[in-house]
Amino acid sequence: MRIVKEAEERKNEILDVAERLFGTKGFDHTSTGDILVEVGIARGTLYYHFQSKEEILDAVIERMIGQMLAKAGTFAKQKEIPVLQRLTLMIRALQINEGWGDGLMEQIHKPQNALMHQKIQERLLAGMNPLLTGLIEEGIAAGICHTDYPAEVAEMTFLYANTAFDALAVQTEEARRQKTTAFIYNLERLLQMEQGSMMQAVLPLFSADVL
Amino acid sequence: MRIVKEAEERKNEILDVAERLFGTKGFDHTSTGDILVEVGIARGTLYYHFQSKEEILDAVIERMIGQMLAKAGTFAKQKEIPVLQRLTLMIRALQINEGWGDGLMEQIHKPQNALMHQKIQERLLAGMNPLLTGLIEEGIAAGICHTDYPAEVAEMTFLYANTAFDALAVQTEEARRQKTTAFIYNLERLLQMEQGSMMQAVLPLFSADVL
DNA sequence: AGAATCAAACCGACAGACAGTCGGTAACAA
DNA sequence: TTGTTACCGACTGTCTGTCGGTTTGATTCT
Repeated sequence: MRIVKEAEERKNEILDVAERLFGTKGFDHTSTGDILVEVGIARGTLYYHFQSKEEILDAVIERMIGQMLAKAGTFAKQKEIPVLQRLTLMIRALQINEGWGDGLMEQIHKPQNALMHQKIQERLLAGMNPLLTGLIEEGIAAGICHTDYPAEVAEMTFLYANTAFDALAVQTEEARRQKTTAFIYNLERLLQMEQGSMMQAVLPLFSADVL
Repeated sequence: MRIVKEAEERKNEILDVAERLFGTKGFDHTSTGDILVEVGIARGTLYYHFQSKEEILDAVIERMIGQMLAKAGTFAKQKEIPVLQRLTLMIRALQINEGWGDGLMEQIHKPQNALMHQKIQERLLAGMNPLLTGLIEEGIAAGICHTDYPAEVAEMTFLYANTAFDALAVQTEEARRQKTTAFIYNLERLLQMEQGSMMQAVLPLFSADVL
C-alpha cells in the first residue's frame, strides 16, 4: 500500500528521523537503510527527496542551527536588555535544543563524527559571529569594553569556547572551573574590561547542570 | 614471486604510500585498494600489518606530527636563543614538512577530510601546548609578558591560529593581513606585552610565501 | 460526470565499490 | 624438521546511489 505525501512533509519526516539517529548513533554509523526503514519508505523515495546522505546531514544541520540562531538573534536585538545579560540569553539559546539530547555531546567527539562536528561548528560560527560582533560593538559604544578588532575577538573566543568546552563536558568539576575561570579572565583582557565584570554574567552558563 | 620483508620496513612502505595518497586525494577518497596496489602487496598483507584503515591514518599522523614536534622540541630547549625568536623557529618547524606538499592545505578543508583534520589538530595541540606554555612561562620570568593562565593562553591562541589560519590560506592578501594583525594584537593583550613587541617576531611567519 | 492526460511522489531490484576476513602458502630461522 | 613470520587473494557482508517502472491525484477535455 502506497502512501503519498507532499514533498515538504516527507522531507521533514526524513529529517526528523535522521536528526535523531545522527544524534544517537553518529553520522557514519547511521546507514541510509536505517533512516528509510524508520521513516517507512523505499530507497528510491529517500533519493527522490535528497541527492545524497551528506545532503541529508547538511539539511539536518541547517534546520537545527537555523532554529538556534533565530532564537539567539531575537535576543540580540532586544536593546533594552543590558549587553551582558543579552549575551547570557544568547548562549543559553544555543545550549537548549530539544531532540539532540544529552547523548549528542558524547557522540560528537567520537572520531567517526568529525564531519558532523565540523559542519556544525562552521555553521554556528558563521551565524553567531555577526551577532557577537554586534554585541561587542555595543559594549564599546557603552564604554564597558575596548578593542580595535571586535570581529576577531568574537571569532577567537567563540571558536575556542566551542572547541575547548565541548571537550570539557567530560572532565572533572575541578578542571572545568579552572578552564572557565581562565577563559573569562582572557576574555576580559581581550576586551579590556574591568576585572570581574564578565565573571558574574557568564560563569553560571558553565555550571554542571547546564553542561 | 613473493617478496618478504621485515615488518618495520613494510609498515613504513605502507605509511609512505598512505601519507602521499591521503595528502593528495584525501582520506575518504583513498581506498585501501589504492594503497595496496601502489605498495605492491595483497589485501591480506595490508591487514596483517594494520588492523584497519583508520589505524593506518593514526600511524601516518603519529609519524608525521611526531617528527614535527621533535623538531619544535629541540628549538624549545635552546635557552640561549631569545624567547620570541625561538617561537618563530618552532612554528616554522611545523610548517616545513616535506611530503605533505602544497596540496594538503586545500585537501584538508574539504569536508571529506574532517576526520584527518581533527586528528591532526588534536595531536598537534597535545604536543605543542606544553612547549608553548613553557615559552610563556619563560617570558613571564623574563618580565616580557604577564598572565595567570599561561597554559590556557597557549591553548586558546594555538587552537585559534590552527583553525582560522588554515582557512586563511585560501583568502586574499588583504584579509590575511587584517586577520594576522588582529591576531597579534590580541595575543599581546592576552599576555600583556608591550604593543608591537610580538609583531616583528611573528608577522613574517604569515607572509605569502610561507603560507 | 466520466475519460484522458500528466506530473509528482513512490517503489524495490540492482550495480558498483569498499572494508575487513580467513584458510592456506612461501620464506626463513632455529 | 619444525615453527614462526610475512604474505596471498578469493570471498563476504554492507552500504550508497541508480534506474526503469508504477501508483496517485489533480487537471483538462469531451
